[in-house]
Order: sequence, then structure tokens, then C-alpha cells
Amino acid sequence: MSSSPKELWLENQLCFPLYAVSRLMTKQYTPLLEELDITYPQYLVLLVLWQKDDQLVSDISKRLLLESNTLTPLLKRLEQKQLVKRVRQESDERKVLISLTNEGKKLQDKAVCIPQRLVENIKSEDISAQEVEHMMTTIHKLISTLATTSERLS
Amino acid sequence: MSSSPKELWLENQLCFPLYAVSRLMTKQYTPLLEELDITYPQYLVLLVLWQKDDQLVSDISKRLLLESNTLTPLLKRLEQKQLVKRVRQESDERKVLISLTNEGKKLQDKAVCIPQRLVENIKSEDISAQEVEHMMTTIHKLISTLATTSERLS
DNA sequence: TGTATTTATATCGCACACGATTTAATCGTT
DNA sequence: AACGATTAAATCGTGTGCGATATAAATACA
Repeated sequence: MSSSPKELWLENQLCFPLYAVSRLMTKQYTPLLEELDITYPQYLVLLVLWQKDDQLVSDISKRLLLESNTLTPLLKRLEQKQLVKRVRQESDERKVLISLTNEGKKLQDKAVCIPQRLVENIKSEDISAQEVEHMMTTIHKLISTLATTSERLS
Repeated sequence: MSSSPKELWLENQLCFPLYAVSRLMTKQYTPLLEELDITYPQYLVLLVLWQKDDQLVSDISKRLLLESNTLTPLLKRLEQKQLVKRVRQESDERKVLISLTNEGKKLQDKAVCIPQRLVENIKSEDISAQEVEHMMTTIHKLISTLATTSERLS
């Protein structure tokens, strides 16, 4: 049936399931986020700012594990939508502080229902809440491991 | 410390850990795949073809959960690299059959070591093999659930 | 047999990701 | 003070992802 060694099967590679589930999950958010007129990565940035306003680009970078080459254009788009302000620090002109506008703060009210609506969408008899929690624990461990190894490499 | 409701915390959202771990995992592959001069999604396509040669674009699409708008340009790049051929079927001119070239087949030998090398890179005392297996089981269930719900929506 | 519908792939436009490099400001050391 | 090293963002180029739409071939069916 299959010619290649088992190790090279798609299902046996750690990578593919993680890649697939991540994309599928993002797709679940898309229709909900369209109501707020934002994309999924923009939503992540707003989550970070809703939790704590006034953060540097580098703070957001550490939090989301995204570099400035991704964040800068994304933040400019959020600025265009009038959801955040980008202000260069006077104490250190290299740093740019990102702050929510009033409109950006208000958007949080519209967003609070999203996590709940999402969980309902993906509810399944096959998957228990406990199982998901276990998965999350392992994933968090994986993230720590991978985040430190990729630090080590750069 | 944090102003927003708990549900909106980054860590508590299902989405972010999956998104982060997927990107981190891809990043682990990158240096290994550079030796083969291919990208990570290109590697996934090759995995599919190494397992079974001569597949339609639509077959690969089902397997990787990627649409033709992603696959067509990607496959053209693989064709430019002389790793695959794209041949329109004569029996049904709508279909395009993707086949490995000899060079594409040979690349498999260089790729067999990748899964092993990767596992070694991410080995950690914190994470047992059994734990990872459990995670994979849950993720596979999640993928089935999400893949069918997004079908339902389209 | 013609025509509407469906199917398979391709095209287009936009927004990420990310490696590599650049720019400008600050820091450290002499 | 001077100047090389470091740091924070920004810029550039390439390759995805994906919604929307287009194209063309095959099928269904009146």
C-alpha cells in the first residue's frame, strides 16, 4: 500500500497534526472575528493588550513569539483600524509603545463571548474536557521546550 | 495585574497554544529541510507522495487539508525544482496528476533521518513519550471534529 | 441534444510568518 | 568624548494560507 518507511508517514510525524489542528482551529475563529473586522493574529495582539495595556512591541513579541517583522505591519493595520496607537518612547527612542484606543478597549465587550462560542462549536462526545486539559498541559511543556531550544539556536 | 476577564487570557484560549506550538515545531524542521532545499509545506506534499506516488491535486488536498489555491502554486514550485511532474489527465482534463521525478524519489533517502533528528532535538525530561502519544490521540480526535464541522460550514 | 449544474484546478488579493538585513538609538569600555 | 557593540524596530523578499472568484471540463437531465 505504501512504499515509504513508516517514519516518513504523515500521521507519524509530530509536525503534521499540530500544523493541521492549528489551521483548523484558526478557521473556527474566522467567522466570529469577522464580526469584529479583525484577523486571528490581530485578535491575539488585542488579547495581549486587553490583559495589560501599554506594552512595547518587544513585549508583545515575547508574548506571542512573533518577531517585529511580523508585528510591525500587523500593528500598523490595527492602527489604521483605529484600535491601537503606536507611540515612540521619548526616554528611549528605539522603543515603540502600543496602546489601545477607546475603540480598541470597547471591542473587548464584543469579544468576551468568543471563547465560549468557540468551545460550543467544537464540543464532541469523543473528547472530554479533561482530555483537552491534559493536551494543553503537554502542549505548554512542548512550547517551553521548543521556545528555549530555538532561543539557543539564535 | 490584568484587567480583562479570565476567559480572554491568552493562555486560557484553546487557540494560542496550538498556534504557537505549530509554528515552533515548523521552525525546528526548517534547518533540516534547508539541507534538502525545500520548505515545510513542500516537505508535507513530498511525504504524501513518498507514501503513495501519482496522486491528484485533490487527493493531496484531502490529505493535507489544503485547498488548490495553496497547493497549485506550491506544486509549481516543486515542479520548478524538478521534484515533481504535473500532468493533466487525458481521461478527464480537469484533473492534474502529480508524480515524483527520479530526483524527487531520491530525495526521500536524504529525508529518512529527519523524524529521528527532530525527536532528538525536542527530547525533554519534562515530557514522556506516553504523554506525547496521549496528546496526539486527542489532537487527532480534534482534527476529525474540526474537519467535519468546517465541511458542514462550506 | 442542448443547457444547467457540478467538479477540478487555477487565479487574484490580502495578511501573515520569517530569514536576512538595515536603521537608528543606546550602552559599555576605554 | 569616542567608538565599537548591542538593542529595538523597521524593511525587504519569498512562500504560504485562504476567501472569493474564474475557467474549463464533465455530468445530469429536461
